[in-house]
Amino acid sequence: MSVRHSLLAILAERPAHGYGLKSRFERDTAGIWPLNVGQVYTTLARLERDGLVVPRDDGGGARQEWRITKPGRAALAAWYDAPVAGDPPERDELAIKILLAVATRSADAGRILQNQRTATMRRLQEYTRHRREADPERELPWILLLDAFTLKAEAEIKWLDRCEARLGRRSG
Amino acid sequence: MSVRHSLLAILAERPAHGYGLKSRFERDTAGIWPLNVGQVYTTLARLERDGLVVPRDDGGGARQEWRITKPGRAALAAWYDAPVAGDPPERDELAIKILLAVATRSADAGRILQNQRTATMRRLQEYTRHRREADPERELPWILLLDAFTLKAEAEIKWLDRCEARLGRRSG
DNA sequence: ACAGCCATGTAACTTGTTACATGATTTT
DNA sequence: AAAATCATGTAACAAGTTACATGGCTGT
Repeated sequence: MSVRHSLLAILAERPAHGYGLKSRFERDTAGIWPLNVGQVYTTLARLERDGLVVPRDDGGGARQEWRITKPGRAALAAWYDAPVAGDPPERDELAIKILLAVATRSADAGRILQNQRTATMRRLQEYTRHRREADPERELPWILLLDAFTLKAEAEIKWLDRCEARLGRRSG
Repeated sequence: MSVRHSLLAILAERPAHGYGLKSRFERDTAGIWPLNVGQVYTTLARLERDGLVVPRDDGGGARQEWRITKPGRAALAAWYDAPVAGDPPERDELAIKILLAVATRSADAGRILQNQRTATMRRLQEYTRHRREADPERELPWILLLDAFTLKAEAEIKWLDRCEARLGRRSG
């Protein structure tokens, strides 16, 4: 539900038209998550259906401006207030993969762990390189994202190591 | 796409019927991700449509058994082979929330960071408690999941701290 | 008898996503 | 004049999810 609420957040600052929402979202998230324009329009239609935004017809011009409504602001506030994730934690594809490989013996868990570690360490290096090249003054969003990705990747590698230890202990 | 591939993984071990797939998935993932039975049947229909599984009619009985096909095994192998995530990293709702709060000034970022930290630390304590109560011999999947959740939560808290530092430095 | 689990399936729906058609405006 | 970007929208679909209808089988 990130896209919905992201559009609301941008519209909370000031009214905008569809394409502007796309560019604004991408700018604010340092361009890391490209947002298909088509999706902006479908999402806006759904937000309008739910009464969270309204179009402002400017004499039938092609550019349609959208405003957030009171219920829209309430929905946005609720989103900001509610902590992310929790109970049950969202599905973790990597965990599912490993657990099923072990449980069903339909793949070699050790090999999956190794592949994943290689890929994740490579990503980690890229993040480090990007951070070196980033300007802390003007690219704060980008740096915050790199922080997030790096910490996640590090946690993932720790988990892969721990899996190997626990699984090895079992079979060895 | 975790559900699709999970069903394939289970069917790769031996044929099964819909309800059995549900129970098996939940058992193998320590019951943490409840799987609605209805979803198993809709997913099986889609897998059949794509030629990855075939039903085995046992003389018209109610219990329908499903087998994995050659292409099904290939799809499963491809899933196991491909490392998870990467490029671009999947959307991170927490990161989006913080970044948009900062960029659009539609919410107090400091408050969000604090809320989130409180919630995540609470979860962390629960994980620790669960791990104390878990039996390493018989509950390996559960323990691996707790490891994953714990490491993720710790990474999240580190990120929240780092955000506060970087944002504070800017405005202070 | 009846509660609870085993079992199958359909309908309706959500969010996210892409591909396509169409044209205006701006920059080179 | 051509290319790039701005701009709007529709159609179709994927994957996930829930609610509902239906019934058999098992243990108390």
